[in-house]
Amino acid sequence: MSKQTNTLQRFIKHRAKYGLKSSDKRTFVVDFFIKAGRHFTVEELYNEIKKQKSGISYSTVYRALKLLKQWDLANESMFGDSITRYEPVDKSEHHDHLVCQECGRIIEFENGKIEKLQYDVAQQYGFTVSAHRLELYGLCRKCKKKVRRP
Amino acid sequence: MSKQTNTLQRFIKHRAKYGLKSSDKRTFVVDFFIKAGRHFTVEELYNEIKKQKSGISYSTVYRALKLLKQWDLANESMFGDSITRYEPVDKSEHHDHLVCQECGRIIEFENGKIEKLQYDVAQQYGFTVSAHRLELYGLCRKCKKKVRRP
DNA sequence: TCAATTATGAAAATGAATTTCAATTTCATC
DNA sequence: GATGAAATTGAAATTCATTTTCATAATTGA
Repeated sequence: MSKQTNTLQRFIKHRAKYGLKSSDKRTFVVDFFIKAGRHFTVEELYNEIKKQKSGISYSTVYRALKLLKQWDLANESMFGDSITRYEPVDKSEHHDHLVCQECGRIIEFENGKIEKLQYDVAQQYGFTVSAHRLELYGLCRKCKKKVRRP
Repeated sequence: MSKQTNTLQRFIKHRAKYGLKSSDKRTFVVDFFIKAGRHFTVEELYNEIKKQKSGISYSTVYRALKLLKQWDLANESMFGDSITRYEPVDKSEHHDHLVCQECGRIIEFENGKIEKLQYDVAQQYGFTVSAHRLELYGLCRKCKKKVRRP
């Protein structure tokens, strides 16, 4: 079973648990988001979906993401532009981000050594870490080339 | 010369360079902020200042911070609650944050090993890093105790 | 089918950040 | 010290993303 399928099934389980109903529209949004498996702002997701299916409102997209977030099936992140981005959890079990300040591309990575050091630092300060955020901002390979030869 | 004094003098230099005028109110805000040497939201700074001096509006505080930011004399950060916080740069030449999710306390740290690893990761992806953000969220020592014995 | 409850869309409300604008203050020049 | 151009200020208005409201539609269990 793919991670996507698993996430989708967890969504369905949660929906049942809380006595929510199944609607075509919400199902489409959740499905699309999970299958896309990448970052979206609410607006981006809304626009992408609009291309494929008409009659789904911003509210519906917004509320679907909110549910996903509530149920830990989507993660929220903000990359300094005060717009919230969401990504399905199956894609984000643990990773940090490289953010290109030129084209907006987001690359995900994870690094065990960094994590270990983070844990060590927290301990030094008597801190118990339950989450972290690491983002590296700069230029991706492509944009670096562009900037060099304008 | 203390770091604070240096920052203040740089503010005055910038102010002259751009032909801005010196006002008691803005001076008070900038002075207070730099001397405090810690994180503030605009509202927090506004409230703190109100205690010491009346007749300074939110706008004035906001605009003072904006200038400081423009001139790289203050850094902006957002710790996941979608409220922007500012800190004087002299306090932030390079550090990351431990954020207590219980009491909101913010502890600063820096760790050269983590930085080096960040640089390595970026290189792997052909990325040139110009800035980064690392935040560890969790419970500080005090709050951990409280949570244990409620 | 009926009744109860959730889902939906459009519009309104919210909240932080930012801008507007008339009134005030600063400061270089007279 | 007076003048005037330019910056500063405060209060209110605006912006923009996010969130809620409410009337209507769709879903589901009995």
